[in-house]
Formats: sequence, structure tokens, C-alpha cells
Amino acid sequence: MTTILGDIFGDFRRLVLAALDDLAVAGALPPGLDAARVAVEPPRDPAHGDLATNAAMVLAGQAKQNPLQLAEKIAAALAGRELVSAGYRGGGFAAVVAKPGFINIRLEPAAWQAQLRGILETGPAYGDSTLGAGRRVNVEFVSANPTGPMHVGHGRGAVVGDALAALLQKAGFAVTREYYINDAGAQVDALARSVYFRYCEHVAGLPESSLLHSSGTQQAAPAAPEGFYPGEYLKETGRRLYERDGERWLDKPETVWLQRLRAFAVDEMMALIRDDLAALGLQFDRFSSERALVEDGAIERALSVLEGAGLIYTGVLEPPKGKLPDDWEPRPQLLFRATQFGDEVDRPLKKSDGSWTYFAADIAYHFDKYRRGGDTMIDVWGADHGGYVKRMQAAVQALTDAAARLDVKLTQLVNLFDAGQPVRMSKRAGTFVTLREVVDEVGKDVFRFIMLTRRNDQALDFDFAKVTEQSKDNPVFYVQYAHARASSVMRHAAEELAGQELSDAALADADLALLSDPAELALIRQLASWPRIVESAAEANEPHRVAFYLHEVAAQFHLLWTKGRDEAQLRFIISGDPDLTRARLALVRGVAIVVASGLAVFGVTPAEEM
RNA sequence: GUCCCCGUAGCUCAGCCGGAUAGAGCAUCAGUUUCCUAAACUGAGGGUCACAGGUUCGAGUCCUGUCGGGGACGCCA
Repeated sequence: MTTILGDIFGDFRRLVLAALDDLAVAGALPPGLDAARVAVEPPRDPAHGDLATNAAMVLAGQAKQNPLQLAEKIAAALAGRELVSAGYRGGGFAAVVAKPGFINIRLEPAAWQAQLRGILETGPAYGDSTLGAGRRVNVEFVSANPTGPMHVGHGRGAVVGDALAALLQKAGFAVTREYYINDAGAQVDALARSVYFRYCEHVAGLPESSLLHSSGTQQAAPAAPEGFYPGEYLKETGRRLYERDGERWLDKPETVWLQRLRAFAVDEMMALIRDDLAALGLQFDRFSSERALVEDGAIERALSVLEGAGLIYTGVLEPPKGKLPDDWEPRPQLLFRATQFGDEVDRPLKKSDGSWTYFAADIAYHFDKYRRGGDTMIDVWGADHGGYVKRMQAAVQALTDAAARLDVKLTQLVNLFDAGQPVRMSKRAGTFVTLREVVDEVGKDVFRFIMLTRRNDQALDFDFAKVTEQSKDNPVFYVQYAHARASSVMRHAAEELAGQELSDAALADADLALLSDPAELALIRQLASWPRIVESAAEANEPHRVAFYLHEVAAQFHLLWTKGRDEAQLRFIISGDPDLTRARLALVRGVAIVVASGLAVFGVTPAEEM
């Protein structure tokens, strides 16, 4: 109902609603019926027709009429209406009533052919929707801590977040992609100490080191600090610190260097992360710093809102049920009344040392997002943060007086395999696989697509051997291959029909009535459902549906291709019959446009040849 | 103990605000290549939708409970 072009299901829903109005005016239906549940969908069994509506069954109760008889009335009223929308150009339809009360609709081929023409005329924008009506949505994703390179789990969140954002954009929302930098907690202090340790280590290893000269022997490296980040990458960071600052931090107390090194380390880590993001082709509209919020007093501002609503108090929490932490001590804390908003317990805002909890900062951050104009926020988190969802939603509800909504998408684990053998990962054993290593190995297109072949809340197996295999078992190549095949046909056609204009605009004028084979019409139907897929996937926040849809389009196209192998008259290029060839090229281009449009949502480049 | 996610074919998973005879891929079996890319396609077998109730014209889908798997549970993020 909101699509710019070619949502056949929306068009027919409008038509059904208009028919219902006709019936109401004629007195055949009581006025003021609630038609919200009236749906027009493809029937599961294609033998039933192209479209089906449940209108009679949904309204039978309200209208106090027999569903079958009501269906007959609606079908008759439908038959009296015409497809006035330009997208059908004279194509008609037939409506038939079936058993429980379904009304099955079958379009004449001309209506489908007109849909294909519309696809060619619309091009890459095909599938765009006005569902979002320009409403703003803030999608926050990745938000990997700036303590090291991204790992594969971050990569999944990154891809899911980016595809979700792209999908929402295609569906007409004004999307902001945002990254939250957790650069304020104790962990970045630990990071700074780790860098300092590596820095000292580096200096000690230098032949010209003052440590050597002053004592005559190499000084033992200082002990690794608490919470030490053991990754090799920090050796490089320590070296870079030496190159920038020389020996000025040596033998100085922590109070002298901690703040400076923290800033340096976070900058270095963010540079690493930005490289990783770039390798995946990711771009953010905004990076928000936790530290900047803290230093700006944003926490106090946000908490004062809660304070004013009487939602903050000092109290003592019950110890958690089940396993009691070893060092549990009851202690009065500053608490947020999350239980008033459906959370299990009230949540602490200050640590025992008096500093703010991560939660307090996150409250400030979400309040900041809201004040910047986001009443719809989506956060993409790793599933290990699942326990955090309720309290954050509670906070958003409390902060905005329920004017804003926070949705949280949790991404489950990625299990790495190589030819069926699990790739064991252990930070301690040093067999940690970074996102960058995986992306460099398989390519960003493969990585992105595979990450979207599963619902985000399902664990996903990622097998290096399988995802790089060039066969139909690999969904990436299966879909890519369909696009490449389409491109290949167009290259051949350019030779066969040398001198003829084969642009999409030109092909839209081909005699599409020549596309009459059932397999051809089935393919057009498949292409015609793209706008509907965009809207439903966007509404459900489920980009993976696009992957399954593209797989179906590719299958239908490969099928038609192979039919042409058995029945030469079904090939796309028919020597000596330029009119038929042009009609079929229009279909081929339609496939390429839809596949490319879907891949664009995923940030995957459509292949021209393979 | 509480909360969240999950349970669909031998395996991996889809199933679109409830809709008609529950689908796809893999695996198994039987086929297709002088021809636009066989990197593909066709057909067959394979199901107590974990279990038990409930809601209604209709439940894999919604509600309750049970069982099983995973995850999270103050001062980490």
C-alpha cells in the first residue's frame, strides 16, 4: 500500500478494500467494518492462483454473514473494478471463490508482463518503499570495545546492522548508522597499562636503550599489569608510542601517563577497528564517545530526568539466586527502579568505588540519541548481552516517558569450521582468529552474504571450505552466478543483435506479450514480489529474508536456463527472431535488476562474470 | 532459583502481524551436457512441526504448563 512502484499485493489490497466500500454503499455489508486484518498474499499452492485474500473470512463474523456467500459478493464486486494503476496497462484478472472462503485471483499474463516493464523502467530503485515515510531510525551496531581488532562475532553484528540499516533505507526510513565507543571504563585503563607495558618492553629491547646504558645490564621488564591484554597487536602500539614520544614516559608513575596513554591507545585501537570496518565496506554516520558523554556531564543530566520522576534511590540489592558470587557483600547502592518497567531487579548506577557503571553511561547515551531526534532506536548486540536488554528498554521508556522505543537485535555466535573441522579459538593459546583474517581469506562479499543467511538470533556455522566453494551448495555463489549468467547473456546478445539498442529503457518497449511460457511467467511473479519482501523484511527487522528470497529468484532463473537447454525454443537468445530475443532479454535484465537490488541491501557486489 | 533465545525431514535451516495438501538446500536413489556458463537442472523417497492442554471458522505460528539444548544473572563492558 505504500510502495512507490509495483507492489502488486498492495495494489490488490486497495482494490479489495474499494470493493468492500462498494458493497457497504450498496447496503450489502454493514458500514464501519474493521478491515485491518484483510490481507492479500500469494497462496502457498500456485494452483490456487496468483494472489489470494482472506477478506471474506475475516469479515464474516463482523458482518454476520456466511463466509462463502460473502466471498462470492466480494468477488463479484472485485470483478466490477478495473486495474486503473498504470502498472498493469490493460492486464485484467479473474477472481474465484474457494473452500473456506478464500478469494483467489489470477492475473492475465498481460498484467505480469506490465510488471516486468515497470521493473525495467524503475531500475535499481525497484523495491523502494515509502513504508517508513521518512521517519528517523537510529541503528547502533558493532560498538566493539576499543581494546583490539574486531573478531568474527563483531563482524556478524556489523553485517547484520548494516544490512538492516540499508533495508530500512530502502523501505523509506531516514537511517542513521551509529557506533558507540566504550572508551571510558576500567577496561581502557587496563588497555593503557597494557600499552605502557609493551612500550617499556620495546624500549628495553632497543640497543640504544637508556635502560641499558644507565645500569649496564638490561633491566627486567615490569610485570604485566592486572587485566593485561596479551594480544601481539599491542607490541606494535607500544612501538608506535615510542616513536611518537620517545622515552618520556619511562620510570614515571602511572598518574603522569595514564590519561595520555589512554587517549593514544584508544585512538590506535579505533584506527585498527576503522580499518576492519573499511575491509567490510562499512560506513558509519556517527561515532559517539562514551568518555565525551561522561566528561560533558551527560550522565548527570540523564539521571536528573530519572531523579525527577522518582526513579532513583539508594538501596541494597538481594544477592542473586543460584550461584552466589564469592565476594558478595550487601551494600547500599544508587539504583534505578527498572522493576517499574518490567525488569526483574532494580539496577545499580554506581560502582562501589563511586564511579558510574556502564549502565549509567548507557542511559546517558540513549538519552542523547533520543534528544538528537531518534524516537526509534535499534541496537544490535551480541547475544551475551541479552541479560541487559530489559534494563535498557526500561531506561529508555523511563527517560522518554514512553515516547521512544528501543529494539534490540541480538546476534548469536559464529562457529568457525574448516572443511567440517572446528577451528579452535583461544585467546590464551594465541589461536584467536580476527575478523580481518577471515575477510582477507574469503572476501567481503562472501562474508557479508553468509552472515545474512541465518536469522540473527540463531548460531551460525561458518566453514571456510564451504563458503568459498564454487557450487550450488554455496548460496553466495548460487546467487552471484545468477547475476553473472544474466550478464553473460547480455554480452552474447550484444553480438547477436549488433547495432540494436539493448538498454533497459529500450528493452522495456519490447513486445513482452511474447513471454508466455509458464516458467517465464513464474519468474516474473517471483520478481514482482520483491517490493513485498522489502517491506515485510523491513517491518520485521529481518534482513536474512532477503537472502532466502534471492536464492529463490536465482533458482527460478537457473531453472529457466536449463529448460532452454532441453527446449531450444526457450533460450533467451533466438537467432533470427530479434523480437522474441528482446522480450526475453527484458526478463533477463529484470532478474539482474532484482538480484542487484537485493545484493545492494547486503552491501554485496553483483558479479558480472565468474 | 529467575529471565531471554531455541526445539520443524537423517543433517543444516526457512516458514512473511494465524490461512488451503508444512517448504528449501545437503545427504540417498534415478535421470539430463553436439546447444546462451553442467559452477546448472529434473524426478523420487523422507514429517506425531519436542510433549500436553487452551484460544477460534482455522495453530508450526498466539497463550499456559512440562521436557530438552544454549545464553545471561551486583560493583565487567
